[in-house]
Amino acid sequence: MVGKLSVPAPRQAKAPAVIRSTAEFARHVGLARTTVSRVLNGQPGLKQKTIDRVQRALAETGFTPNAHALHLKGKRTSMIGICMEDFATPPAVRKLATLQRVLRSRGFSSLIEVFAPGTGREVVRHFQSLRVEAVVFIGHFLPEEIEARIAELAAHGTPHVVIDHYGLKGANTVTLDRAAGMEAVMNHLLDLGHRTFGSLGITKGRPSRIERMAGIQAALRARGLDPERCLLSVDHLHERNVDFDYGRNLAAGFLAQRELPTAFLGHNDEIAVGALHGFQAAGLKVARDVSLTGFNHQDICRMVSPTLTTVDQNIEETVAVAADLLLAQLDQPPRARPVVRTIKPQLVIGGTTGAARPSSRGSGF
Amino acid sequence: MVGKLSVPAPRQAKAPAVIRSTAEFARHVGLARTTVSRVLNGQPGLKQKTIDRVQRALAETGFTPNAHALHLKGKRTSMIGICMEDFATPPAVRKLATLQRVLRSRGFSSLIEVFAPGTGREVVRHFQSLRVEAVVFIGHFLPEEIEARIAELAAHGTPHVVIDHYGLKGANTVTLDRAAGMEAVMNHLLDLGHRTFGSLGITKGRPSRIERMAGIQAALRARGLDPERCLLSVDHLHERNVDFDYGRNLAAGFLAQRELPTAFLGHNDEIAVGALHGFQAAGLKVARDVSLTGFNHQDICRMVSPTLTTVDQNIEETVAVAADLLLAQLDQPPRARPVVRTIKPQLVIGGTTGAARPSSRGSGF
DNA sequence: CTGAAAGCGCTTACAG
DNA sequence: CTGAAAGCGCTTACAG
Repeated sequence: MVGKLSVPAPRQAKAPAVIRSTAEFARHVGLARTTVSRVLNGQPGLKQKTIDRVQRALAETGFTPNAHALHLKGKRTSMIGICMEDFATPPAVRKLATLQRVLRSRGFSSLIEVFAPGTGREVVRHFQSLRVEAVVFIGHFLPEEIEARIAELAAHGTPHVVIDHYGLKGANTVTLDRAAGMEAVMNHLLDLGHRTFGSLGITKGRPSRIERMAGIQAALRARGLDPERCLLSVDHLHERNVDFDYGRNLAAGFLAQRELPTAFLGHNDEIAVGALHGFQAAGLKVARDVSLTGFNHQDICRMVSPTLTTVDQNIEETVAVAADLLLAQLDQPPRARPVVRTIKPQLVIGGTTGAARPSSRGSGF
Repeated sequence: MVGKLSVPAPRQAKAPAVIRSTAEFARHVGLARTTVSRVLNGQPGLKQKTIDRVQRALAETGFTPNAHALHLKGKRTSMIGICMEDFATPPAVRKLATLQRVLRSRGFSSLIEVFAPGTGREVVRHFQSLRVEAVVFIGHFLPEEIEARIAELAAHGTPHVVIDHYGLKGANTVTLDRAAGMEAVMNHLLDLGHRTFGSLGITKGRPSRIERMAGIQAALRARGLDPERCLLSVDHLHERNVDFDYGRNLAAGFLAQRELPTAFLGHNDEIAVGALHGFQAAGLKVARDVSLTGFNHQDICRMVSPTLTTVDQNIEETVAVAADLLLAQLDQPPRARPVVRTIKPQLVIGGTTGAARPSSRGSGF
């Protein structure tokens, strides 16, 4: 599968010996190490001519002072460790991208590792050995494992913030108010006349299930409806493999039931899109026959037809708040108790939600 | 948009003073710095009892030797700098994820920066100051800028590899053979009887346009067909904003023309999916009325219906080859001329390609 | 096993 | 402006 091509060689501009230390560099410019150091650090009391001479040599040689030596001398490392649950979840990647950009703009560089079950200890120790200034966790993790790591970080005075995973003991957290998100979805559907709802994967083992259910139930109860009767699920009947396939299977599972809800709540956009295909393949027209919602507002939402009604995470704000929370800790004494901030999501109405009409199969409600 | 919640405080296990150096740690264990160092580095000639004592204290205190001091003493940094074109392109993110995993498995950590136009110099100098062992570039860049950076890296003896961007002077490159990819697409369509093709965004300013066109033309010529007559384009008529919208606009643009090709070649999956919607919105049935192909084999390809015929990048192999190429340079003298390796893509046939039938609008060919 | 010493690359007083 | 020195945290001979 691998071939070789030939490409013109680079111009070999008789490279001078590589300069690796201020000592060598000072010798190269013909100045004292001390003088060079003063120029490098912008200290006063130097002749402009000397400064220019050093700057020119700096540009010519491309010499960069060894950051590790600088850190040993007490300069901050300006490195932030970032622990990702994975790179496969588009919203997580968007958070990473945004965070990296924000950190860079404030002069920090990003060390990125995947915090997989069982590897957490190693990852965090590695960050500690590099004396990162803080650690960010993005995603959902094994609670015991991440809590242990956060305790270790705290013991060393290393600030942290967790993005997404809500409810961790001792963790500074920035999290989306998913209950509010589901409540907004439910109110939208209830306003459209829907009274029976199908869960698409909002089930045990899924992250943030509890918050989501709380939002769903709150919306129902506010209208005097009984969650037990209004919310149906066939989640247990299907294998939870690839989200898209899972969603399609869930749709098929509901269609095989006696009673079909008029609205369906996807745990995320992929599952909802899978269900959309499942319903459409069975000849149903969304939103005429059934309504359907996703969660996360990913790009795919507008790439399907009709476009998917979903919930936007406000990622920019989430990351901005997380970065502020993190950087505020840097020069502060450690806080007594963790800070938890919640971000309000935003309902994005697409074409998959419409007025409820009595199910053709007779929902019985 | 931001609220505060209260969360139980962490157990404050009367933390001992944080240990930050082997000196402090040695004092804490009651051994000599030298002895501790020997245990840390697994040197022989120590009593098991002493080793155990140190290990236990290590676990208890969570002390990690300062990596920067180790590097100063000559230990390799085991850091690799990764320059991303962006985080918005799913295939690029998959490459990053795969690369990070491969590097980690070989003991390297990943420093990630976005290599945006104008910032390249700063990014690479930052990597140099951290004495990264190598630099990887993922994506397409301004040729002059990246070539200048690669020259700087070479001058310092820092290995590099570029993933994707083909044709850079002096660059070690791993690139997908996009010509072969387009040739495979074309042969598939030609076998189905198609003779007129519409370009969906394979146009000036798009990366790898030349390679793609070479593959398209080679396939046509091999069948005695004239690329000038067979390949149509309305790319210039539409604004190239969001790929999905661009694709939909291109479809509309073709539908407004007198002659409609029977097959359409998307520059990437997003554009193809946009065109799919454009055609479907106009009442055409894909692949009965027109055939359509994408490029990259992203997740969306199976989330549309019919599923999209596309080209898989073989990302696992791409990254494996790139990592091998990179790490092979680490302990070697610098190569005289750059290495270029090409990866063969793979056609993935979906439901958007089918037998050609004479266009209902009369293609005239 | 201990202790004193040198040195990695840097900065920062300090005395010339 | 120069030069010698101390010290950041570590490892590695070297002599006890």
